Amino acid sequence: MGRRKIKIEIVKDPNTRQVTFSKRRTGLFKKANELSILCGAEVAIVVFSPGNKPYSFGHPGVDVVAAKYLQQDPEPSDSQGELSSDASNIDNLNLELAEVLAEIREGEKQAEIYDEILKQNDVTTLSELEELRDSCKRLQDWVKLCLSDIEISEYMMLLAKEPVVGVKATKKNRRRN
Amino acid sequence: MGRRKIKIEIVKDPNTRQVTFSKRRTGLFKKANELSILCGAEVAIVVFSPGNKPYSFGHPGVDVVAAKYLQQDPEPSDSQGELSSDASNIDNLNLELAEVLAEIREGEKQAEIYDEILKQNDVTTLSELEELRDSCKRLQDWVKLCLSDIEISEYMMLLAKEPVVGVKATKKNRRRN
DNA sequence: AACTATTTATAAGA
DNA sequence: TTCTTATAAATAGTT
Repeated sequence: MGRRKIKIEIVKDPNTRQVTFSKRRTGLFKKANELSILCGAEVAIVVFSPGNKPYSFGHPGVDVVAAKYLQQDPEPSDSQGELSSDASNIDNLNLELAEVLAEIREGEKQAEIYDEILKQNDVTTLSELEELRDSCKRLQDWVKLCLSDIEISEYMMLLAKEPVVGVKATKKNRRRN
Repeated sequence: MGRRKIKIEIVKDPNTRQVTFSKRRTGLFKKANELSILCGAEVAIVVFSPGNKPYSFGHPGVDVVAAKYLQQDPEPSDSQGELSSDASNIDNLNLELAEVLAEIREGEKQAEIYDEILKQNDVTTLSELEELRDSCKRLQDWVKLCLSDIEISEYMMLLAKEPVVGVKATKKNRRRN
């Protein structure tokens, strides 16, 4: 998809590789977002860049989907790749991971209980509220996607410090003032 | 990318939706595979179909990447958030609603900020974004209305204590006491 | 499951 | 680095 066709193999030049990674990660997340909306599917993606920086996308949330996944048959069918190298350390890691995710799943159960309680209080507004929450989430997902090339972390810090006012320090040098 | 352009919204016809899911899931995994090869990146994807079937892709493996992800700082940079889901009484109910409200306000902030940025650059998508911002505002208003009969003062106090920005603060310490 | 007409992603280039 | 553009790739509707 570009000026030339490329072979799918490691991009040798580190600089080009980084650029390729950024572009394609953005594309991947965008596709994931579309899939989740179009089909109402739950999606979670975790990526580590060449420089080993973590990026993630998830709807309704990475850990939610991950927990649900591990919750099922621990022997899923069509997983790709999976190099089984030195497993001793990895095994421990996975054990720990499973425990954490189990906890998360507990949280989900409680959420269901909570929903039950809410239902007894006010049936009318519940669905609307859920709808609203979902809409808001979608909006946020979308905005985040749009902002993905703006160094989200920096941006969040900005927000945390300055209530909306300190916007200017983003990527496009908004000259003007 | 097809005979016609489609809006990114839930595909109503279940049959079509399933077809779309299959095609796009395949595409997504293909992209993920290329990313991992081209850039030597580690990637993990988990997807649940409309029919709730799990699919996964991972290089070098879903659980390997997931474990590595969870191992890091439990506050990763650009993860798409999730709402707290820890509640069993009215107090927690109020907390949860406060968070929803806060998230909405957050989303609105982000929309405005992005709007600012967009106005200086891309006119094409501007109307789209304004549409989103408006809907977000409407959502916010609506929530306020709905909440008015549920002890608004409590929210205000809660919101006043929590600077709105630290919305997801509660997510991490769920359970475990 | 194939087939295209089109839209979308993106590799190079500026 | 950010923006543009020629081209490859994905896919929506069809058969």
